[in-house]
Parts: sequence; C-alpha cells; structure tokens
Amino acid sequence: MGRQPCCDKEGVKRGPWTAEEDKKLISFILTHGRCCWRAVPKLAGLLRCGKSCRLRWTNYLRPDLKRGLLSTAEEQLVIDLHAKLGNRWSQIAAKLPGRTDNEIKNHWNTHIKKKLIKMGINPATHQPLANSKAAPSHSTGTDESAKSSDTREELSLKDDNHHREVPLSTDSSEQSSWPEPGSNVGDQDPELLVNWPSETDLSVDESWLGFMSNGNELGDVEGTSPWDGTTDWLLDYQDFGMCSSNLVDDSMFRASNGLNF
DNA sequence: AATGGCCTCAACCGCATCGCC
DNA sequence: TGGCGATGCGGTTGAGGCCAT
Repeated sequence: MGRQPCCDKEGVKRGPWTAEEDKKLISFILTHGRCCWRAVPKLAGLLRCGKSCRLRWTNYLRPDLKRGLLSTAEEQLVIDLHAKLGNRWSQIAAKLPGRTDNEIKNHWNTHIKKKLIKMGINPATHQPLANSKAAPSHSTGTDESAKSSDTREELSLKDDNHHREVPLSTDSSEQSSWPEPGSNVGDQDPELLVNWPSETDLSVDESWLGFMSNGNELGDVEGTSPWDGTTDWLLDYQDFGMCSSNLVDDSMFRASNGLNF
C-alpha cells in the first residue's frame, strides 16, 4: 500500500489475510490462548508480524464480534460517547458490545460524521456548525459534553438506509426522523449498551457465553458473521463454541468447551 | 457493456503507554 | 530512574466494490 513495512524483517507478508492464514491464527489462539503477539506468527507458522496478527484477531477474527452496520442506538451511543471522550475509539468501543475501535472509527468517518455535518452539527465539537466556526475546533470534547447533550436531544439520528443516496437537504423536518435500517438487535436502549458486560466482567457473563452456541447473535445485525463467506472452515470452530478472546479468560473458555490443553 | 468516480473498510504506520529489568 | 521491548491506540492509506453515466 505504498508504505514502508512496519516490520523491517524481510519475508514478512503484508496485505490482506488469506483464509489459510486466518485458520492458522485462530487455530493457534484456540490452542494456546493469547500470549505474546511477537511470538504468535513464528509459533503459528505465519509470515506476518505480531502486530498484524493482533490486529487481525482484534478487528476481524475475534468470535464475539458483531458485523454489519451499526444500529441507530449504537450510532447514537457513539455520538454521545464521542462528545464526552473525543477520538478515544478504544474507550468508545469498550462501551459497544461486539464492536471494535477500528470499526467504530471507520463508521464515524464514513457515516456519522457526514450525517452530523448534514444536520449542521460540527462532528468535532458537537456544536451547531454556525457557532463552531467561531469556536476553536478540537476533538477532545471534554467541556463540550454538557452542551452537546442538548443538541443531541434535538438531534434525532437519521439513517440513510442506503448510505450513498443522502439528500443534502438540511431541512429540519428531515432531521426529525431517522428511518430504521431494519429493526435489529442493536436498537436497544443505549444505556443497556453502555452497561454491557465489557464494563463489568465478561468472564462470568453467561449470556455472552451462550451466544456462541445459539449462533444467532453474529448474524443479527443485518450483517454477516466474520466467519462467513470464503471461510467456511471457521464454522467448525463455531460448531464447538469457540469463544477465546481477550474478553474471556482462556482457561474458562477451554473449560466451557471441554477442551483440554 | 464499458468506464470513471466515489465510497467503504481492512490493514498499515508511527507514536504513546506500559511493564519489566 | 532510565532504557528497552511489547503492546495499544489513533490516523491514514489504497484495493476493491458499487453506482451513475
């Protein structure tokens, strides 16, 4: 991609991951759990740097990930949290079950930002654009949260179901309704999302552990499982309830799945 | 059907932070 | 306390897909 390699070692593969590489990585983490990422590629037989492995796991292979567009409730929560936290994507992601910082960051930049601008809201300051011109633009949002909450109350999120065809009108009547992209599991009270077990203790959250076995959650959000498509082999892991991740203690995971290693 | 432009998102880089010695 | 390595985080890039013409 036209950049210097992050790893100066020659022979380190870069670019999109293949199904075979995914398989090796998951197989390794299944067997050994998450250990030091530096050692993972060597031990797993991957020609990747540890950083790349970690990102691949965190952003794509983790079994607890939701896929698909963020729901209206999730978007509202992201906006709310962004007003408070600024561009601290990892902290924002921690409040949204099954979402990664990378995913939220991308969604913010490609969808939410545009919606806010369209509504006359400065996405950096969460203030009306007219006012924000005079105000210094920064994204820390520390002292903006109180004020921005007011604007957010009026800011009834609109979802351009088809995100390409966004009317440029800033008509207030349009702002008053943000049609659902199909009701889905994410349309729960944002408060519930905030209080999701990530903030408490996932390792003892049985409902979370349960989703792996019922297999419905991943596909719930009008999206696809991270393991669909060409990675059919991954279904094998889902079949026996693979759920090892940084969110779940590996030993517990192994125990819960009857794995003995 | 071809093509050019736009959009999305996976993956990258570089810096910050943390923990160990 | 400073150095060093490992990991985490946020910004950025670009390949590939989608849409309009």
